[in-house]
Parts: sequence; structure tokens; C-alpha cells
Amino acid sequence: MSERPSKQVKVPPTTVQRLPLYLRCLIQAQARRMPVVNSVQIADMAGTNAAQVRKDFSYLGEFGTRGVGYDVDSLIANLTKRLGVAEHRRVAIIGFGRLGSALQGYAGFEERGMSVAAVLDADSSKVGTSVDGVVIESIDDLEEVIERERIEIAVLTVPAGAAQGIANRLIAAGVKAIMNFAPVRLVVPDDVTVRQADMAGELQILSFHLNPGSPAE
Amino acid sequence: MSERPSKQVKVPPTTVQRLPLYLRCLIQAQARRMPVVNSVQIADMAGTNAAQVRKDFSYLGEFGTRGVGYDVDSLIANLTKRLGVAEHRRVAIIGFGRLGSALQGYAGFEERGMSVAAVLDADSSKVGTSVDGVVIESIDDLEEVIERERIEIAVLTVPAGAAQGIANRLIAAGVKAIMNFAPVRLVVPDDVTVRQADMAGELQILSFHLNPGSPAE
DNA sequence: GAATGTGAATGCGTTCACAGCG
DNA sequence: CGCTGTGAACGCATTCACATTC
Repeated sequence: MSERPSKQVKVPPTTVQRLPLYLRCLIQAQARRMPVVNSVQIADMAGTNAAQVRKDFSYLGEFGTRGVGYDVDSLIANLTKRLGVAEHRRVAIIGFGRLGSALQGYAGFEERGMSVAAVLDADSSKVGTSVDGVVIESIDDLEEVIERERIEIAVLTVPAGAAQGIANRLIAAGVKAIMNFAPVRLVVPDDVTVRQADMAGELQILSFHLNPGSPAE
Repeated sequence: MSERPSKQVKVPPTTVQRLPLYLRCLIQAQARRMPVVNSVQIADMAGTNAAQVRKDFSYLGEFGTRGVGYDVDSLIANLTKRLGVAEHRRVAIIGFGRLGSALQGYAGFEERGMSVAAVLDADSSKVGTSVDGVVIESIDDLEEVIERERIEIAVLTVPAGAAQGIANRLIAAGVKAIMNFAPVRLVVPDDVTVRQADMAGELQILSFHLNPGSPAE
């Protein structure tokens, strides 16, 4: 009996995964000065079909105008809000190796609602140096930095052996979203979301399709 | 009537996506000196359930022994073969910016059946310099390099505006597998496989789950 | 006895097709 | 009249449950 009668909380995971893609397409449409787009146009840009687009949006509410289409500006505003990037999310990068530094310098984050507010590393020779206006801090101070910078999302680019331990500390410090580049499965409580990025695994999937008798998707 | 009566070509995409994960788990089991594992153990390591594991493997053949489990060494050999990484795949990294150089230096590739055989960049000041034994070549020579190095997989870490054009050239040069880090949809023929890696998009998905009323998966 | 391999059942995501609305 | 929004149909993926095999 503890049902919340509130707004539809039921957005299927597959739909959520497509929202960033839609947002990208809409921003592209905006750049092309298209005030309104219909589901066929969005589908073309996104590489899906129109029914999918309409169904996906319908999980979030009713944003379109029948007979017309979707107002680009207001749909962008809605998606931005639902994705939680209406204000920038505060991100910490943990592990300033080559990958960590690549991500820290990636301009695409700011443009898409993410701001890298902290960078941590275990290597004391890196600690204290400053990159793009952010000072690298020690991983020993993780809890303090997470709190001070009000970090919401952590990006883990640390060695595989260290990942779970650091994840535990992040979670204890209140972080509820982790992107993990280490090729290990993180065990986390139910209220924490993890996304796994396994570069070598991705290439292995491509490799599978190169074998005879495996037509591309 | 052009059906090939050959071996089961029907491995569902979702299963393919899990194969690299299983392989990782099995190598971990091997490191722990476990000669045999059963589906429950694999499921625990991989974070799925035992029925899933058995069904997935059944698409590839019958590798287990009833009443016993799966021989770790031979299952590793089988997965490695099916993933096409029994011999290393030859990979080219196109775009030697921060991300490209991070990937080029990533040791995890070699360990998992990928060898970076070429690095290309458009910046003439980088061309000719050598990193980890690979000389950076000019993107003008793309076709020549792809052929000479017998590249099978291309990793695109170029600016969004350049991605489609370079993809076209890669495809014309015979590349059938592309991993694209640029936040644009690549249009490719049916026989070419693309995997899209959109870092900012991944963080936006995490961000969605931070909103009230979005329990972690 | 124990664990695989697999049909059958279930659940979920996609697509269809059309009613509803501007 | 055109395009959205959506119930219904479909198809694929996951899970169940058990016959099969070692």
C-alpha cells in the first residue's frame, strides 16, 4: 500500500538508453533551424523507426501536437530535465591515468550537462598539480572531496584490482551513480546505478561479427 | 534456396554481448586454479543467473559435462575462438588525441586479443613520431595503411564532423568493424558492424537514475 | 546425485494499425 | 487531413522446470 500515485515512474530501461541519443538529434535539428520535427524525422536522425520514437516519448508525457509534430525547443527542454541535466551534474574522475586525463579534457561533457568538479589520483607525484583549472587531489581524501564538491557521479578509471574498494568508499560517501571503466563487475547496493564500460569487451563483440556467418546486426 | 546447412549461425545479439564478460570470468576462474566451474558459479561471477549462462553457451554448442560443469580451459578456448580472438585482431586507432592515445597505451587490449597495429592522425606535427613502437601515420595514407597492416577493426576517435567521412574511407578500404567514439550516428552498409561509444550519453543515463522516483535498475 | 541442455512459459520491447485530436 | 498517442499483436529474451546424461 505504499504506492506513490505520482507521475509515471515507469520508463523502460531501453527507452532511457535512447534518450541521450534523441537529445543529440534534437540539438542537431535546432542547429539546423528546424522549429518543429515529426517522429519520422527524429527516427531518421536517430536510426530507429517512428513508432519507437513516439512510444519512447509517450513514457515521459505528451509533448507533441497532433497533426504537427514536436516543438524542438520545448522537447529539448523536457528531455534535458528528465535526464537530470538541466543544471550540470557534478562529476568526479577517479584515477588520472591516460584515460582519466582524456575524459577530464573532453569538451563534450560540459556541452552535455556534465561538469568535472574533481579529479583524484593515488599517485602522490600527481597530487597538487592542476589541469584545466582542477587540482588533482589525493585518493586518501576521497570522502572529503566527494562531500565538499557535492559529487553526484563518479567515473572510475583505476586499475581493476582497486575498483571495488574505491567503489565501496564512494558509495559510503553517498555517491549513487558510477561509471566503471575497469574490467571487473562491481557489487553495489540496489540504490546505486553502475554503468560498465569495457573497451576491450566492445572490440571483442566487433570481432565476433567478423567471423564467417555472422552478418552485421 | 541459398540456405547454408552449416553450424548454428543463430547466436542472439544479447548473448553475443555477454560473451566477453563470460570470458573475463573464466580467465579469473583459471587464475584461481579452478579446473571446472558450473553454471551457478559463472552466474555469480558474471552477475546473471545460471539458466542464462547455460542457455547462452548452448547457442554456441555443448561444452559442458552433465553432473560436473564446464572445463575452464576448454571453455576459454571455445569462447576465444568464437569471439575471433584466438589470434590477435589487428586494430587501427584513427585520431591520436587524448582519447586515442589513452586507448593506444591501454594494456588491456593485448591481453584480450587486440593488437594496435596502426595509429593515424591528421595533425602533421604528430605524424612520424613513434609511441610504444608504433609510428603515427598521416590520415591521408589511410587506405594504404589499412591494407599494409591488414587492419580488421578501426577505432574512431576523431572530431564528430570528420567521423562519417573517415568511416566511408575505412569501409571503402575494406574495414568491416568500427568502434565510434564520436557522438554521431554513422551510416554504413549492412555488412559493416558499428559500435557506438558515447561517453557523455552514458553519463546522462546515469544522471537520469539520480532523479527522484528512478530506482537503480 | 548432480549439473547440463532445452522445450515451454513468461515477461519485455518493438512494431503495427488506428482512434483521437489539432 | 496529418501526425500523435496507444491498445493490440508480435517477436525476442529470460526464466522455469525437468528430462537427460555423466
